[in-house]
Amino acid sequence: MSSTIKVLLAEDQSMVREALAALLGLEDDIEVVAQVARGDEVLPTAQQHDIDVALLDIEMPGCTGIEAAAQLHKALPAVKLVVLTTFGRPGYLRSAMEAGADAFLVKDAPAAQLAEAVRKVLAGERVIDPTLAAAALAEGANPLTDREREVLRAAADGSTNAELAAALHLSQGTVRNYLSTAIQKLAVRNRAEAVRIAREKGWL
Amino acid sequence: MSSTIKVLLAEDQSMVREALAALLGLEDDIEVVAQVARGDEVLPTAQQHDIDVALLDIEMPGCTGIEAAAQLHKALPAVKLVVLTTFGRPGYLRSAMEAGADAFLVKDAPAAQLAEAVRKVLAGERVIDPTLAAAALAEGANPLTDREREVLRAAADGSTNAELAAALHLSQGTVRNYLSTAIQKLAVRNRAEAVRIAREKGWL
DNA sequence: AGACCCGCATGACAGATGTCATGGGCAGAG
DNA sequence: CTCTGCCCATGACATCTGTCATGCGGGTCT
Repeated sequence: MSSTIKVLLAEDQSMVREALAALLGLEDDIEVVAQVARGDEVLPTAQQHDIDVALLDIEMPGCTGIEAAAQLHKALPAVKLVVLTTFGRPGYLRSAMEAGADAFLVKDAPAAQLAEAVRKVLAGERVIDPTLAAAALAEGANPLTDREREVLRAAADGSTNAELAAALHLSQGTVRNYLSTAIQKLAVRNRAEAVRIAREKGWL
Repeated sequence: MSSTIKVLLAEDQSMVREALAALLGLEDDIEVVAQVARGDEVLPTAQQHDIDVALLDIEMPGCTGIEAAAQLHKALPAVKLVVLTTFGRPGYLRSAMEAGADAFLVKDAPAAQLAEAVRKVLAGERVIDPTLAAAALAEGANPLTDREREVLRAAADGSTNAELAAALHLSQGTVRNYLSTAIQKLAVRNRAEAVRIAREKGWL
């Protein structure tokens, strides 16, 4: 708490990452002491930098920002976690909170909220968009089982049942059964819609 | 060329937009004189600001940065156009060039290239990632006809043939024929894959 | 132990989807 | 003017997909 707040910034797109660093650099009390472009570099980098706050994008190669948040929360519980994302998907918010995040920001919020969120989490506050929180609560938890999610995720690229069966070591009939139950749970008509809806909700 | 380069910045996500503005603000010779969050605000805003360069994100509500580029190119041909995008899709590059863009940057390029590109286009140079340019040339032009693209785009959300036929005022058989030819042109097995491939190439 | 949910499977059926042959109308290129 | 390509349509066919009934084994909760 002495002089400046030390921040680790994780975001895969260099231009965005460095731009966010420039933005935070304008604040006198905040200093970006490390930057990474991959989810799986977050924990190792955090361990050798003595940081106060980690700013994590969700969509990253290696592992997602949410998984990185969970790792940090376990290994370095003192570090505050701010999750940043392009998509305001309620399921993401829920997962982020379960992973121990202290703040959840969407990238189309005003830039001023970023520095503000960093200061607030360090003061022990939680920062969550109330509209998104309401949406997350309203739609309930992910209704899909692990297998259903797995099959749906594999089906997302347009694979045929036979390919899915081979890839997942299941019978074709089983693949169709899982997809069928997923389709019913999501109240849609076919796998393509199921994929779309599951994505929108952050359940995929 | 006098004192500073005047830039219009178009990008829908506030946080990213303001961060990019902060980044450009660090350069002594560049000044962001206007910011917009929608494609259809680009031209009107540009007309009342006397700008040198427009920095356009592709994915925006209202209209795409490529459409905005085409409008600017026609109405204010002196303004240099830098197109910025998350996705390095060859088809995007091709469309951007056809719309009169002077530079094409992907967001995972180093941040330093942004200011550099702004200066270069003003000096009359073109800035294009050579790898991407090669890819764009290698894969040729979009093989899909207008109708095929239209049907494929409409099918992307998981709509059924009947819904597509109704929405596009076509018969179901015609919808299936278009999808079938699109599927063959893209050398894939079903509409879902066709959608994915067309998206990846920037042909959708 | 019994009830219950999940994972996995099969078989049968209806409906959706992809392919193919075919043909008419219309525009632009040679 | 003919040729070609695109747009639109139909009908028939094979295959893929989604639904449903049913069953088995394993785990968990009471």
